[in-house]
Amino acid sequence: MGGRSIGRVLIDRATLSGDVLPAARRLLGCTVEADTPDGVVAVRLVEVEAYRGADDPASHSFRGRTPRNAVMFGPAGHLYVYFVYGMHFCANVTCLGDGESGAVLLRAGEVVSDPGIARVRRPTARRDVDLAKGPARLASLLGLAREHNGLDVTSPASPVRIVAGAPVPASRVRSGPRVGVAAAADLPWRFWIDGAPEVSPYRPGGTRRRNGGQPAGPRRAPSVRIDP
DNA sequence: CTAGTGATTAAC
DNA sequence: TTAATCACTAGG
Repeated sequence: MGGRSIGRVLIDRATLSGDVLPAARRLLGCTVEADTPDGVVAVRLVEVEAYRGADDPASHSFRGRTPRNAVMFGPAGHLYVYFVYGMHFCANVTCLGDGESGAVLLRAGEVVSDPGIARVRRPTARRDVDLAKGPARLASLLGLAREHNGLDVTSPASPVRIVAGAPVPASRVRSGPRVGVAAAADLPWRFWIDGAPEVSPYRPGGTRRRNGGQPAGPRRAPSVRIDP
């Protein structure tokens, strides 16, 4: 048998077809593997955010289907890649499906493939910890862009795949408000592995000229432990 | 802290 | 048609 795939099981669609919160929780510790022009790059996810169209004003699909968010309305387990701020791409994995839209934003990870290849792909990263720290850096490292929108990450034939990792124990997971999100800033739908150095620092949602001179909110994330 | 960049969207 | 927004990063 193919020796290089021993022990390598891709995440299955059913796991992602349930609600976005357990899906996000399950994606922590899984590995995104991408075929790039420089070789295979693999990143173990340490930070993700859940978005759910139906009742989540911060979701791109909250106001219904558009050409941009169409894949969020399709089956779970596909990439939703969008262009933002005129220069960056961010990548999500779709959830739910069957008429319901949802996705998990891949926010940060640790490189578990050849570091040399990763450094070539992200020459501005000063430390290894910066290689996939932040959603646009992660997408850039993995080479994810417009043409990857809609790819099935559960298929071994796909150029971008997600390898199932051992579930991260609840005692190692924290949650808190999503980064850079003004709407629904109270929802603790961001999940990260406690102590991972690649996790983004907290920035209060709505910092971006949304509060007309109002006093700023708390400067630290009200993060909480996940109980088993 | 700020500049940079362009797609998307709602308002007109 | 126009203008504001935007699930961000790099460099001071």
